[in-house]
Amino acid sequence: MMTGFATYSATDWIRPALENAIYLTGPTASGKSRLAMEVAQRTDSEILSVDSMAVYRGMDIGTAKPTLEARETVPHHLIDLIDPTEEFSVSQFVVEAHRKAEEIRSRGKRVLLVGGTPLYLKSLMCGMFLGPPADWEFRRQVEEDVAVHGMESLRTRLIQADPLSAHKILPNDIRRMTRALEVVRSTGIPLSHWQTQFERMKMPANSRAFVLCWERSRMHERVNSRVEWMFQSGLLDEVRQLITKHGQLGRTASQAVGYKEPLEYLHGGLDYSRMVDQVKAHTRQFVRRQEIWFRSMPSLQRISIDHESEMGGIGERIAESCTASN
RNA sequence: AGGGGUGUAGCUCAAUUGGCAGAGCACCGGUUUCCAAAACCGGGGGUUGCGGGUUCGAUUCCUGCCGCCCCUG
Repeated sequence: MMTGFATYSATDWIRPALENAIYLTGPTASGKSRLAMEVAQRTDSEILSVDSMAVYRGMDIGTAKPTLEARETVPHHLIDLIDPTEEFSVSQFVVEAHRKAEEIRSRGKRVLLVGGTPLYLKSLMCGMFLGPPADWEFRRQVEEDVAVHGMESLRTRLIQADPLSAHKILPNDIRRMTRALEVVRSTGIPLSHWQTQFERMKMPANSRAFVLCWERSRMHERVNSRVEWMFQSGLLDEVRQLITKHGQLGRTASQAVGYKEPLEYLHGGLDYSRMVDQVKAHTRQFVRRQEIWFRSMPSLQRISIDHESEMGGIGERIAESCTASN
């Protein structure tokens, strides 16, 4: 058949779980970053950021990046990797994370993963199928095709190419259907054949994983006041500067909460208070989805918090349980 | 104080000549393996301001009270 496919192998595409690490996650505004500083210092670790938006340079306030001071005290990695005009993806992240983890270990330090992008986190904890890179031209064609012939034709196409994926993916989920087609098309092997990592969720070897849990209503309060704070700290100016410097932001960066709304406001599509409300609502919704992910990941050890004042004790406990286990 | 208007889901508002009270947003649950802060799927919500009256039946009509808005003094 098509011999070109032989050049691809599972080892190129499948990344195993990232082992020998401390994972610390929690929803947006749960206090991860601050806690991470303490844990890092107590465990002699360097921090690997697990954040899909902190990779963009110049997007500082809206992503609540760690302060320069914090970054001088403890090395942080996978922050400010690229310009907001560039594309980024899970697979790039996973590849980079493994590389950085090696570097950190070669310095005799431990790896502390900190961040709230659940897909990235899970991809590290479970390992993932990278597969062939995005083919944007192909995706555009599929989109056009759907606009003309409708979702049904896409679905029919997928049922023929990869019936298992067609069964698994929800009928209107054009993105995943497109991706599934993209993979069979360029590899000759259905995506459903490759993707097996997420099913056997277990703790990576020699690792600990923690998730910060607040009551939902407290999270809403924390989010609302964080968003207020971001605008007071000059978020709008930051967005203006990004526009001045880059013109238009890239596909991924421009959809970040705290950026897409100000962009719309600056283009005159929203009034100010409505924009602020939307940033708050979108952040709250993100928090909800993060928590849904965390619930589905049983290897995360839940740490319930009721008051900010408990943070110190929690950092100490996490650090202790990490040094004890090694 | 007098005149007019208004009160329905957390919010903004619908509801035919009186006939099972809806929509958007918010909120909640879920899916998630190269856009993931994205995308997709699903869900629950109401003593219709309060009390009386008419009616088989009242968010709708009548009436008293309360709250808010506008106008006039």
